[in-house]
Amino acid sequence: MLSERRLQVLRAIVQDYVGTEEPVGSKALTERHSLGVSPATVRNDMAALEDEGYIAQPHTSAGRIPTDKGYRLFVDKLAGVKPMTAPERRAIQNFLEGAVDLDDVVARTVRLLAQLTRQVAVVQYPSLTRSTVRHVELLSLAPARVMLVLITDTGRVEQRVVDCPAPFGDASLADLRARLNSRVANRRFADVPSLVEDLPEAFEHEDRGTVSTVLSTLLETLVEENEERLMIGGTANLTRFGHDFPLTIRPVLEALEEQVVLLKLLGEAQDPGVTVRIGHENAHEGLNSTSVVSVGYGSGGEAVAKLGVVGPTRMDYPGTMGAVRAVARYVGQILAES
Amino acid sequence: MLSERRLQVLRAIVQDYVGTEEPVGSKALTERHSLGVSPATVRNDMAALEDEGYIAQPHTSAGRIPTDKGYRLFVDKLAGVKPMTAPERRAIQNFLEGAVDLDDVVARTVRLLAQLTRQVAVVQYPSLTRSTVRHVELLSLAPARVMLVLITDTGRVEQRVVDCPAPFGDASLADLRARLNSRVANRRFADVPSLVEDLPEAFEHEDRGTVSTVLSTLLETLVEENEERLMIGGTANLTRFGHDFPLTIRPVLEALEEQVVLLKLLGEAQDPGVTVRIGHENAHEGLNSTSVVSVGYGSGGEAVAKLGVVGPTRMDYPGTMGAVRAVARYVGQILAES
DNA sequence: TGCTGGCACTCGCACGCGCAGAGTGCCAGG
DNA sequence: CCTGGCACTCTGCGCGTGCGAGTGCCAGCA
Repeated sequence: MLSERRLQVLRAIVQDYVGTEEPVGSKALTERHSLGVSPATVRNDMAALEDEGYIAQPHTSAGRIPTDKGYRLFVDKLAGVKPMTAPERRAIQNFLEGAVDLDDVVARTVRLLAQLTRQVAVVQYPSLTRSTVRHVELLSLAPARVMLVLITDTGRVEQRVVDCPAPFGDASLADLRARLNSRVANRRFADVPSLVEDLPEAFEHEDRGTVSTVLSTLLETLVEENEERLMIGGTANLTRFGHDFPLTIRPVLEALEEQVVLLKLLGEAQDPGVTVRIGHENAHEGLNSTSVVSVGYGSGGEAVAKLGVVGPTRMDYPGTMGAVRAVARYVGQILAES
Repeated sequence: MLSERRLQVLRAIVQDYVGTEEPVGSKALTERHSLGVSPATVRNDMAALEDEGYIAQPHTSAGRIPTDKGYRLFVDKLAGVKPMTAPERRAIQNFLEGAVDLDDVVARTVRLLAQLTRQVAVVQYPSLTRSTVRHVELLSLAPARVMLVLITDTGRVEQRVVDCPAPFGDASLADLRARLNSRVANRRFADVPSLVEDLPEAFEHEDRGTVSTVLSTLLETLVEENEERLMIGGTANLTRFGHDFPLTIRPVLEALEEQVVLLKLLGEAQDPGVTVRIGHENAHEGLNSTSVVSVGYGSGGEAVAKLGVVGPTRMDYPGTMGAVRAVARYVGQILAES
């Protein structure tokens, strides 16, 4: 177990390194933080911290920088979440309230997060999984071609074209539309399959094939679209990394293009609060020198999607966590209102 | 006017510089291209080309590199468009055919373009302007709340919630839906306003306000959504630039985040064929050291949107133009089929 | 036992130097 | 109008040096 002072030293190292981007030495530490002890003592503490793996030196006889493990301890024990100031909160709210539709909400959220944190922002579209169906619409495009439109309570719209095995009359279509909606409107996605199971039986024999086809397309849409979409922004902030970074930025950009990777990244965070994954804690190799700060957000009490930022492990964790948390909260409010 | 040989020299310089990324000297030129003259002669030609502003030297006594003006001449007069090979064409077609909906088509197109050209790809969603209406759907969400869903022939779906001035019965709604569709289905957007102008008159007095509101929302949607959306990808390819480029990549990433800038960029290209904007020809300052290769694509004979790539001025123009043209062609086909 | 000051040591980094190589411009001759 | 030759000009690179920041260790002190 580390003594109280050593934890203080670690905290000071993290703070200074985040501020200056340079390895921090014992002398500079005692000057900038009133630890009440001499550099020599700090050196001993540093040696101990290094033995434990919390800090490391890039080269012999250079200052120390925190390791992933050091940041982890810092985040878990030494730092809180820095709340947004009142003006910041107001600005967030104002900016988000201007949104006209779901796409716009997500787009604005991304820009906001990127600006607040000066890092790369990632926002997942509200998931269908926990949503409810607001309405299902069926349109006849051709005698044997139907368009299925699904509208969710989060304002998302999905459409699919269905090729029917047999021509399908307008009357049957209206009938199906009515029956379908009376059963699934305001129901959760998860409940839909069992609710429509016996629907084909209500129809004439010749229409049953089509009804089944439409239904299975609907179910597919419900499931398939859990391949969530997401939006990213603020990639220009990557250039604020060190100057070393053509090597660093490359794999990050590549990772950001892989939606699957990002979704997994966000998905891993299961905590109710803000989750932080530091450096090598990220499974994806290209993100080994970045940290991901993410949190769930939702229109009601429940989280329906995640959002977060990706930045260098050397980031302002308290500030970033505060910004992420605040944005998530207000996005949730906006979604609930609409 | 430049002699034939001087044009050859310019072409050789562009080709070599694109290949090696290094300033090219007179000796290397004569070795790699059989121009049939000595280095000394080439030097004279180079001096002339430099006087005319087609090439420049980064420092005294270094090789020459093409200027924007040089690339312009190269693109206009010296190089054709390199067609894709048959296997490449097949690969493009196969890859695009897997798409399930419009979003997917656009997403795949972006990835394809980025991979083929190894540059940043930008694809505009099919525009509403030149599209036709496939169907307008009206859904009653509440007595005085209607959802308007617009489906276009390019597969795009837009929805808006309309707050009505007065409650609106289901019968009236069905009536409006039927009348609306019989008038505007398969009509071009531009024609819609005049086609629905007198529609309120067909309704009872108490419903006219609502009908007008719905109609004006519809017209708004048609216009508003000309703020096109677009998708970009392949930003990781930016790291293939020189090593100099933390300075270069930054403004480019910033520009790419500004959808407005990109839309203007694509919009400027009016030619029926492939358009190339080189370096300073781009109005946006951050893109002064990049070239944009773009082309229109469409589901029918007409272009409904643009796509293109953004890369360093030092790019393989013939190859890039070929890839862009081919992709546009096949995307058009896919859109026409669906 | 733990803190402190002192001291020798280790590196990384910036600087200055010189050299080689590539490329140029110019000139005189074919 | 082309060619070979020649003197000149840069850039980039490798090398040695000195400086400074920072460390580890040790002996002394509370």
